[in-house]
Amino acid sequence: MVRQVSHLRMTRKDVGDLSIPREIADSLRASGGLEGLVDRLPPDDVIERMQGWYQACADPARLKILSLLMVQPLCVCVIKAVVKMADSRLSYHLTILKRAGMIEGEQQGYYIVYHLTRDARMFLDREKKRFLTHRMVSTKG
Amino acid sequence: MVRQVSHLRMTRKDVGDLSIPREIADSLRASGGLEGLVDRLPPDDVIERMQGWYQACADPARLKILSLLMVQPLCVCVIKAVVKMADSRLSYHLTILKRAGMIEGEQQGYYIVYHLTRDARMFLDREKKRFLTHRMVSTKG
DNA sequence: TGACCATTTCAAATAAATATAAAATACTAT
DNA sequence: ATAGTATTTTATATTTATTTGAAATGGTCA
Repeated sequence: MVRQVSHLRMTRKDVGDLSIPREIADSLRASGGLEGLVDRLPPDDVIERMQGWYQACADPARLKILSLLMVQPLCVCVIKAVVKMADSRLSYHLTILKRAGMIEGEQQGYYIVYHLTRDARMFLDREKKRFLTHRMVSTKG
Repeated sequence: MVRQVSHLRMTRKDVGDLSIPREIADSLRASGGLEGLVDRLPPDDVIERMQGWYQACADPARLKILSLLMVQPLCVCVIKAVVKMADSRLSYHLTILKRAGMIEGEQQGYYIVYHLTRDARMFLDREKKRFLTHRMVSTKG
């Protein structure tokens, strides 16, 4: 007989020096306890790589640049004509995308022509679907 | 470093008031010209949504929290025990993930138990594969 | 009720990212 | 060489994100 209606009494359990809700303690045991959790954390270098990638994507100007390069490789001047920002600002964002391994540029005469890397293209293809088809929750407090 | 494309004459073409490399001008025509590019830019609200999502992922502490919640729902105190940070700092990061729509929390007695949203789980499942199997380029200047 | 526990909120300090303008570099054409 | 165009670099100002510690909130239990 389960008392679920009124005061669903919270039982607790000790895990190491920590007292946590019983439900969680139980399922945690199946995951190898606290140590199990610690072990499953991605190593620092992976975390770092992920962070760098997402950070590169976390700016409206850069997202616009990336979505232009989804269409085709473009020289800086065309990107500039579309996104309408100062040279040095554009260059700053291109540098960040370059460092993150999302774009590469080649000098062609007067111009530098940028294109997406393979990794970035694969990522963006999937993300495009996700954000254009599947309406995600909007941000709220 | 000697550049070898040196005397491959760069021809240019005028597109609107802009002079750009011929190669790009040509393929750009197939994409609808400059206006075509502009039209293909995702609308501002989509860009904003993307930015918010990636920004939420762009922090090592938050990536750790997310990867813990991949294992199972957890109360704040367990997360804290694993990632070892001050209460208020942890709470700050949880709030950001909440606002981004990546996690949700439910009060359970003393505790608040957080779990991933469906969107976050789908995203992270794919991303996990991407970062753990497919060795991506590392960041460099 | 009051003591207690887990978590959040707030305000102030610090750190990091971005914008801006001026100067520098890289390339081409004459 | 010189001049001209495209792009990057640098230094500095500005904005935004993060950390910190103290105080507040929301829940439980005796």
